[in-house]
Amino acid sequence: MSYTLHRGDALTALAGIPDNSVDAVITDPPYNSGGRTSSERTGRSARAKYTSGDAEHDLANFPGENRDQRSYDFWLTLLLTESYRATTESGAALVFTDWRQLPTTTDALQAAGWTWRGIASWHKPVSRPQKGRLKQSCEYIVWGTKGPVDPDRNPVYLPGLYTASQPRKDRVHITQKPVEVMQELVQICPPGGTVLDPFTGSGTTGVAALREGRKFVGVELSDHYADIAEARLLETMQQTARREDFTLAGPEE
Amino acid sequence: MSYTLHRGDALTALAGIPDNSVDAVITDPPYNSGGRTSSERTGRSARAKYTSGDAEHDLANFPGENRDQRSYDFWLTLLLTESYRATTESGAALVFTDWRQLPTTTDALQAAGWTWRGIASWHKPVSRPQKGRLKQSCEYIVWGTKGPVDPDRNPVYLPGLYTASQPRKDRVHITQKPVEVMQELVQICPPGGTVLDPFTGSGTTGVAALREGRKFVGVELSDHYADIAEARLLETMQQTARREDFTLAGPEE
DNA sequence: CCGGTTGATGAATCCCACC
DNA sequence: TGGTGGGATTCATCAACCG
Repeated sequence: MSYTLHRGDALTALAGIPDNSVDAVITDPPYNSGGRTSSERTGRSARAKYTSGDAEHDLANFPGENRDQRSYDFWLTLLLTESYRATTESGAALVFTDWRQLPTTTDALQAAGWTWRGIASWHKPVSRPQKGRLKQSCEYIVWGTKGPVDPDRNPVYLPGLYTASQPRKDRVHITQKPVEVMQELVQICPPGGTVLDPFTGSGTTGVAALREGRKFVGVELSDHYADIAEARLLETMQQTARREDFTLAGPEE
Repeated sequence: MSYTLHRGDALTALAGIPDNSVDAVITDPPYNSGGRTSSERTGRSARAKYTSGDAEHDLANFPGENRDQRSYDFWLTLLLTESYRATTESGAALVFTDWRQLPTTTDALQAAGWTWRGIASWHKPVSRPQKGRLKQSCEYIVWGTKGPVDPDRNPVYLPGLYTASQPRKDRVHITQKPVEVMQELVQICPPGGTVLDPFTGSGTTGVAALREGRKFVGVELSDHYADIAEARLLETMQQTARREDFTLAGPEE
């Protein structure tokens, strides 16, 4: 399997991706959430918004968290429109979101032309309890398809709830997803097909895609994270290549 | 603990409920979902939509599923506005919804004046897998408060994910919720407070409220279900009364 | 290798002091 | 007055550490 990693802005890079060239878009855009006032949301850095006061880890900040609500809607719609163009018929889009942006995300997905098919949940067992409230222990995966679902193209049965903790050690991104969850989600792409992630971050989607025998196309704006993603993708490709050689040659007995 | 059950239309009955007289609104409105076209939604009965073709059970149909989308938005907003009026400061609203109506429900909740606080998930482990798709195994609970949360009024820590199967035997309503889930959710109402459910159905919310030491006010349009709810509520009240007597008197030794 | 203990943490949230 | 930043709060979960 192979990967391509574009460095730069997601919209710009997407424009260069040919029509009907990917089979699934699986991505985790900046949520642009957190903070009650507009200035709190747009002025503070992602790290300031999302890491608790006593956290000792020193993960880098990430860009793209400074839009106001209207502009976020518009931008996400543009992004999903470009992704739609790049996707094959019956291809799927899986977009992570938190509770605040869930309605915006379903709007943007549909405005971009996708047929909204449902919501899956990622349940995080380690989340902060709050007095007098319901805990906010899930993030959500809004998903849709380009046109009809073709059940025979990719006859998989995927769960609607994924339970997994955020990686703790070896974590390199504030909002890093567990690779085991992503390995399940990439199954929505047919084997040998191509997965696109316009917000690659530390590259977990790509690692999962390569491990599961899918090709990967990513885009990352931040040089810091693009370097990390590149290293993780390269390592995964070498590992899977070794495993394939081993399988083809068979173990020595 | 005590209950009141109004028979009739939810909006009409709500108008008769005094201002600031309930501490939490917990309800499961008709989702008006299922069916891709307006005619599919409005033409078929709830029973045809929500039960599989070969289901043997004979659950009665329920009304309130024949609105188009705009009218559903408007109606749900009216309903939540009346509920808001009836609720005390810092009181909470918990509204069940499926994925299709989730954005509508968050819109209506906020339009009615509530402060949207989050989404909790009810996970149904037994749900139908579908080829080429992510399983739709959750329903959602959109929740908010009237004004600020007062953590000291009701110092509970509630989970954000509830896992339970729909009742199978003893099921009397098509969309009946598991009573153990409802018993957790009614904790959002302070002990001794009043829970309002404008769509009582078979009365599960009320049963849970009484069991957990909260008073209950319900509304149900269908006579068939109002009878069932009345019977279940009465039985629960007698059970809890016996338990209280027993506790007060102490067991004979 | 197993079992019990310790300690850190969370795409939070809110209040309050300060500018 | 309005925006900004700092800090207190909270506990189920899980990695790390021991014995």
